[in-house]
Amino acid sequence: MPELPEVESLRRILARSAVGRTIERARVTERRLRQKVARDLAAGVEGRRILRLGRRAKYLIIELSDGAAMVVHLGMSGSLTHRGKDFDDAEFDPRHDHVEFALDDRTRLVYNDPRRFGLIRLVAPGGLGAAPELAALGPEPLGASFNAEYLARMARGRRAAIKNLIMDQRVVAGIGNIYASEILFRAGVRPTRRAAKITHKEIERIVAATAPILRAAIGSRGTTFRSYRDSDGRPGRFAERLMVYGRAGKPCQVCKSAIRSVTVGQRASFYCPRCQR
DNA sequence: CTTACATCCTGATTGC
DNA sequence: TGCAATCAGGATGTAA
Repeated sequence: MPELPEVESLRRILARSAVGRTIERARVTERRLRQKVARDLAAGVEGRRILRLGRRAKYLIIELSDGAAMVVHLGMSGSLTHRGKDFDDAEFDPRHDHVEFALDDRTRLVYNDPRRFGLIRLVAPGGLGAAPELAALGPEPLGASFNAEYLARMARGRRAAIKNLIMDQRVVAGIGNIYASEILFRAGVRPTRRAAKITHKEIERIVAATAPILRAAIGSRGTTFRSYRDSDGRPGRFAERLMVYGRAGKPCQVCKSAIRSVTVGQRASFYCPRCQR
């Protein structure tokens, strides 16, 4: 579910409410996530203050006062919600609320993940640089190093579809299934085209389309397609602005042609047959 | 190295 | 309406 814009929205919201707070108590009620939650996670974070929140690709990074950090990934269905002082214990969902951090202002951060594809890992002080989750990630799509020359180099010789290429976290980090479709629509490139056959002009358009879409989505606090909620429990508003994703059969907002859906690399993909070549 | 595919898991939606 | 099949915003390991 959550791609870069959703995680960045989460980071910004929590930066206002959770940074500076001390984790008084933590509890893990379900350790079986994609990667098993360490037994000593709770003990390792209790008493530490949340110093800073960072993001790399789709990972939220919670830096703690002793130099350690938590690396959090929401998988497909995860969420990290900040629950207020008035939060009632009865609202705790024992099925999917897996990890809870009680903060010193009597609020709590709760990690909920029905499908359990996410992960939370405590990284020892100074260990972020060597974190395996982050090691192979490509450049941030909002950064200067994600440019046409770079993407052209990555596309060279690749038989994979261009959509798969831009969803490959080693190529560019943070783009998932929704935004890949949206970026390619804006760039006028069909998702099924082989990466190596994309012209340089088209590569330039793909790169140029990326930041505006991601920034707009962040501005809307992300996309709620089915179930995503931000840390305040509110749906993201970008769903209203999707041009192709999830709109199979509906008219293109630019040319009125019916949006098509195809499977590319086992993922649903959407495009306009007229606007995208 | 690249690509194709199954797999982890539960819930919502679709189709009969 | 009920129930089973299908699909879901992600990432990884394995095999070819």
